[in-house]
Amino acid sequence: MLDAAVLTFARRGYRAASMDEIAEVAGVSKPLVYLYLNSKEELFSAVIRRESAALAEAVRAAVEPDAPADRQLWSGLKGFFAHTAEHPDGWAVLHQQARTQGEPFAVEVAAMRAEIVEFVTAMIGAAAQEAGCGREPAAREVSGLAHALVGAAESLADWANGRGSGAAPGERPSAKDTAATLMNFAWAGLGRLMDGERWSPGG
Amino acid sequence: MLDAAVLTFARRGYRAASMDEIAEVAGVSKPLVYLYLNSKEELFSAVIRRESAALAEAVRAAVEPDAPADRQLWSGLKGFFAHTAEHPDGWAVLHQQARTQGEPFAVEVAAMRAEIVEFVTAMIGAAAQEAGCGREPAAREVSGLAHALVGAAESLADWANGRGSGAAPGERPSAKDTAATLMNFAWAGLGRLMDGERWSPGG
Amino acid sequence: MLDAAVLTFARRGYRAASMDEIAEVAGVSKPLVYLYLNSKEELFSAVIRRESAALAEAVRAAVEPDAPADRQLWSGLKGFFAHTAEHPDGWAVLHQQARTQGEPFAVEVAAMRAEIVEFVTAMIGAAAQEAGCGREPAAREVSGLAHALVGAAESLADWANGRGSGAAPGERPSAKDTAATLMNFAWAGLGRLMDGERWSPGG
Amino acid sequence: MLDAAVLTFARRGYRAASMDEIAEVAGVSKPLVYLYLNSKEELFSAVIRRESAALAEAVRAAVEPDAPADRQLWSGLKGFFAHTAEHPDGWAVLHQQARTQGEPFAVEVAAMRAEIVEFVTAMIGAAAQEAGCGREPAAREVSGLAHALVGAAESLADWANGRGSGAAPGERPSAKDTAATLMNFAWAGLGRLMDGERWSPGG
DNA sequence: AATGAATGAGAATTCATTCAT
DNA sequence: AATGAATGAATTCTCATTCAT
Repeated sequence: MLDAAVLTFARRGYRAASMDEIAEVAGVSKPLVYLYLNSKEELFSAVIRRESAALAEAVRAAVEPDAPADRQLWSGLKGFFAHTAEHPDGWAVLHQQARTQGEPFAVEVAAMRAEIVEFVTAMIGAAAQEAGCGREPAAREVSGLAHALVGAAESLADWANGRGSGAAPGERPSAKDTAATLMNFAWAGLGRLMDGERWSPGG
Repeated sequence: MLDAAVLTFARRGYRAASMDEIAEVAGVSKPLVYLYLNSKEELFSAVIRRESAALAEAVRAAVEPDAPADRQLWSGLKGFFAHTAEHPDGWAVLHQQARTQGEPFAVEVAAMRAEIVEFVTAMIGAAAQEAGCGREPAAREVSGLAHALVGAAESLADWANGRGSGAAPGERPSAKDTAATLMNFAWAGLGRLMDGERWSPGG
Repeated sequence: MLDAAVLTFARRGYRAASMDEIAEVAGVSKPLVYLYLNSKEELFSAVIRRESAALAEAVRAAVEPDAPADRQLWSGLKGFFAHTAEHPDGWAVLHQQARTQGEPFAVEVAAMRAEIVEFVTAMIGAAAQEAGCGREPAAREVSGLAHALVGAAESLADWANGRGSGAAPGERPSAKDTAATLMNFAWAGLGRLMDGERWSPGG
Repeated sequence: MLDAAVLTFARRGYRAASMDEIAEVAGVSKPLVYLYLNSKEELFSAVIRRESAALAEAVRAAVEPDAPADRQLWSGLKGFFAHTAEHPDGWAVLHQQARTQGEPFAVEVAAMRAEIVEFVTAMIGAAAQEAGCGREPAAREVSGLAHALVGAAESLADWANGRGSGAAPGERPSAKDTAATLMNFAWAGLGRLMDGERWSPGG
């Protein structure tokens, strides 16, 4: 029943999805949906919580806990892209619907996102220590980088799912490739930043 | 009249925005809205087109055409962040509403996004040449990088507008700072990539 | 089970009372309610019949059969007010719900009411004879008086139950006081009528 | 449109009356009903206010202001019975529906009823003075009598409208007759009460 | 004798959209 | 050029009622 809701919310959007359609897709009657999940709002919340938890769990399970920081980040990203590729509707609901439907829902995704950002922040921090980099990077700077990295990952997840490119499922990059692209993009740059190199307008 | 629509769509979302409210905000009668823009769908399309064009134009105008690639990218990003910060409602409509309301609209934003991605792709390509880098990078790889960069930019635009951080307008980073953050994050890494350095799982 | 129904109908009204709530209050499952009483309509009917019968019986039992007419009326009224005060929910269902829910139910209460009106009519008639009053009062007139008296009694029953005055249970008049008020109001007037005195517009 | 609502509420009851039916009876579309009266609750309130005001006004207009108390009461009652007979649906809504649908509505009718009770109380008080009766009657006692009289009048109004008797319209007593019945019932008794006579159980 | 699970039919309410003027 | 007045078509949600067990 939640599956039907995920599918429908992903396809139509929160507002445009009607309880009628959700019930029909689920193959049950509308009152039954209301019996188990008491309102559209609660149904959406339940969907968000389930998908959030599933995504967070997938990432957590993918991470190799005792590996060096870069390796941990890499495995986490692989898990992330694998999960979003396997559950495109769930990802669409989280990333495109929940975030844009105002307070009650946005907050719920934000919590999971914060968890992931924190993990990434920790990885970057750990990497800085491992690298014994020249100076301790400012917390605020690390946080900004983590946000940029997570944003890039979210965008690539959409991209890898064919959003925007319209690529047929067969032609889409694997989770591994997508993760590699992002690691290459981000890690090397982070390394340089750690070394104290900065880009400046002057060229 | 389009201004009123932008405001309302941004505040309420496409579905929740009623033609009544749009007309009221515009200070005209509802039939007048229908006279000029024939339906809610067309009105939304018109809004998307206008905001898309404005954003694309802002970026185009900001780019210093004859500068080196990094400088061009930097100026483009500054333009992008400046525009999204100055027109948060327009940006919200493009990034949060249009993309999430299904086929007809998503396609329209995708076009503008493609234009920007193409520009970024060109910049990366040009940088590769300028740097006289070891080997010509694969088109597919460059495209992936461009997408990651654009995704990071979009995410940072929301971030800089207070989305998710809830920062008061006064405390938000300037367009310049945001662009610098992203350039630092991205450019250094790109540079390394150009030099043929790759991150690989082995560590 | 009927008790639960009485309670719920009194609290919520016929339409607003749900079979769910009735079953819950009764502490049984909904299908069981349907097993014994086949529909909401029949359940309500059963409630009306039971409460009607109880009220009629209470009045009947209270009347002192061989006393003079005024004494019989007085004892009947005491019984009436005592019963309505002791069973406010039953009275509310009869007087406020059943009468206002259209044909099938209104008829059922009307039957019991008719019985009471008839008793009152008989009392007035008997009183006329006892008093050996000047002229035999017209049946129609007596009937009108009986209706007025019963109407006043009903109104006072609500009043004595706190309806309209909002008086706390402790401060409410006893059945005896209420009956006395009504007897004083009515009997004296009836007496005069018996004596052939009439009020006339002329003054 | 309010007329249609009065008709439908009287026929079906507040809960059972559907906005669909009201709109159909009114010969307009449902949204139009919502345009003018924003919800079922407000519609019902509007109906109650209109009917309350009409009834109160009818009574007020009928009273002969400078006549002696009994005559004022008599003319008021005639006005009351005439109005309830001419507007049986309005009366049904006030007396049977509004009073039984809980707080928001019951309060609105109660206000009008209080106004009438006050008028009656004043008349009884005035009559007591005019009659120069032995002792000043207690305010509380007068109030009780007024309530009984108003209750009787309400009951007779239903009765005269065929409620309970099922009398065909042609056979129903005129407003004048009904008022006379009540005056005879009440006034004579009041007179005796004023004279200090009391009924007592002893006989 | 009793119920957990399920639904058909309708309820109030809203909204994009159109005339007649 | 502009609008007040009106509506068809949904949408969310509830409830009396029934099976299968």
